[in-house]
Amino acid sequence: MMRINKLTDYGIVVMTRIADMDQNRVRTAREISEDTRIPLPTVTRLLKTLSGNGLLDSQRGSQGGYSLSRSSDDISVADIIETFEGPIALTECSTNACECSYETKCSVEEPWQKINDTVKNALEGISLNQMAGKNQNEGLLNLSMNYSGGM
Amino acid sequence: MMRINKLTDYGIVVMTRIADMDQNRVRTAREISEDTRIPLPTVTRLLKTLSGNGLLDSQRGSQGGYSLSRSSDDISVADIIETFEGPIALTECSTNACECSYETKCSVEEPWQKINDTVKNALEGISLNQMAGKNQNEGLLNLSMNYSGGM
DNA sequence: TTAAATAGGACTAATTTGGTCCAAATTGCC
DNA sequence: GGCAATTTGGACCAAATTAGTCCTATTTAA
Repeated sequence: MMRINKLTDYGIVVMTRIADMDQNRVRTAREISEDTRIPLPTVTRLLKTLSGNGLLDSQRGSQGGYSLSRSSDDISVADIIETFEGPIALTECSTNACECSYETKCSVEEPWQKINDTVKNALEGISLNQMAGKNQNEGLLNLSMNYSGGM
Repeated sequence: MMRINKLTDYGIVVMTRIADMDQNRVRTAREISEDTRIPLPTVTRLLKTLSGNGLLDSQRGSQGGYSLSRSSDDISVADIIETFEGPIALTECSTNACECSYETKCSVEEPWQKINDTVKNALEGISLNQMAGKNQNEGLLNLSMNYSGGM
């Protein structure tokens, strides 16, 4: 149903969770697993991917953990999706590597690129901060959540 | 990679092809298969789905075939996608049937619905006619998708 | 030195998707 | 009436993708 992958969805949940937490300490995979109820092995994999792609900073060893690599204002939903799924491309035609074999398919290539840009812009326009529900600024996403900051 | 399904992609190709053809006669699955080079069994399945969902009219029997059920101006890319993939919903949270099991997941539910609406609007704003390349050019896909609340 | 973390990658199970095929129903035409 | 050309509906299997788990190595603080 034109869904993003489940792991991507989890990834957004995890990032949102980290953004909501106290920024002055790192968080371990275990903590995040317990918070989100996502199984630990899965969470560790998510975190590895996120840090490998530069969205999270990691610190190894005892007292180590993960933290946002930059402000939650500067991380978009598109950033997270692309971390898990690669460049946003609804069809192969949307990518540079389009190898249309059907004449008629090629005729729809340009519209697809426009469509794709539109979707991409939409996703780039939403920051992690907005997802997390802090600073519900500029009436962008009017979240009526009873989120008590630290939890 | 957040792709629409291949069959959906084909479906758009097929619809585009039908829109491009002479509207005064119906087209058989065989013709469309030959035009698009998509294998006949697959094309028949696509056409069945499209007519079953009301995007194509069908006529059985000898001299039968398929034709657009309404003007190509009145058929959107979203219509076609939804025919194959159901309601546009990037995550389960975007649907009514959201059964979030994770507390934190629920916190991102509303943003997701906004995101989803944005994507949906983008796809609804593009008609089959535009895809088909008739009346091409001129501000064709001029979607200003500044996601800034309201909607 | 040890315990607590992340890093990297291999592996399997589960699910979804793509593609094909068959039998039935409908329709036009001779 | 019978035949040929179509769509209709559904079942089926193979292929591809995704989800989830596990093992081992590396790093680091105390």
